[in-house]
Amino acid sequence: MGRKKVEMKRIEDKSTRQVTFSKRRGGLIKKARDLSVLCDVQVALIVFSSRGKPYEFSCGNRSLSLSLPSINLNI
Amino acid sequence: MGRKKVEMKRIEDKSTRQVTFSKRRGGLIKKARDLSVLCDVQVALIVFSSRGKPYEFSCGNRSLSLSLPSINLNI
DNA sequence: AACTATTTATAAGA
DNA sequence: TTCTTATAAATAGTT
Repeated sequence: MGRKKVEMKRIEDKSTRQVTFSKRRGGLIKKARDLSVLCDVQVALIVFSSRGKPYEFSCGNRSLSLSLPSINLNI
Repeated sequence: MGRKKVEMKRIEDKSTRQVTFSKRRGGLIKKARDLSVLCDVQVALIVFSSRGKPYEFSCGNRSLSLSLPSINLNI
């Protein structure tokens, strides 16, 4: 969805990749929340940056715990 | 995105909610994969059905483990 | 960070 | 329930 159709492969240009990461990460989180609200279901989403750190998180309304090598989340 | 703008609240009609759940779940998973591929990052996504069962899962390309009350995934 | 031309997702309908 | 289509929403490239 944009000026051009984008090929589904790694974006090589670092700057472009960073901008796209930021835009799409936000869009993905919004959609996860929308699904959770509209359909009354629980959604867990974690996006890691290229350095492997947990970057974002989103969920629904039930209790859930996630364990990862470097983090531990209780929501 | 559709014939009408949708309000961001629980869809009360069960049938409509089920159809929306199915459509949006697929769309969300596609977008998670797109983000993972385009930006070369890891994404973990779990959608639970209204009965609390883990319904879908998607990830990137690094090792990750998720522990939940009823399931244990290693990818 | 904002804009806007386009692509993509999807709400209704068939 | 699977396919179609009008329209809302996301976003790629631009400013």
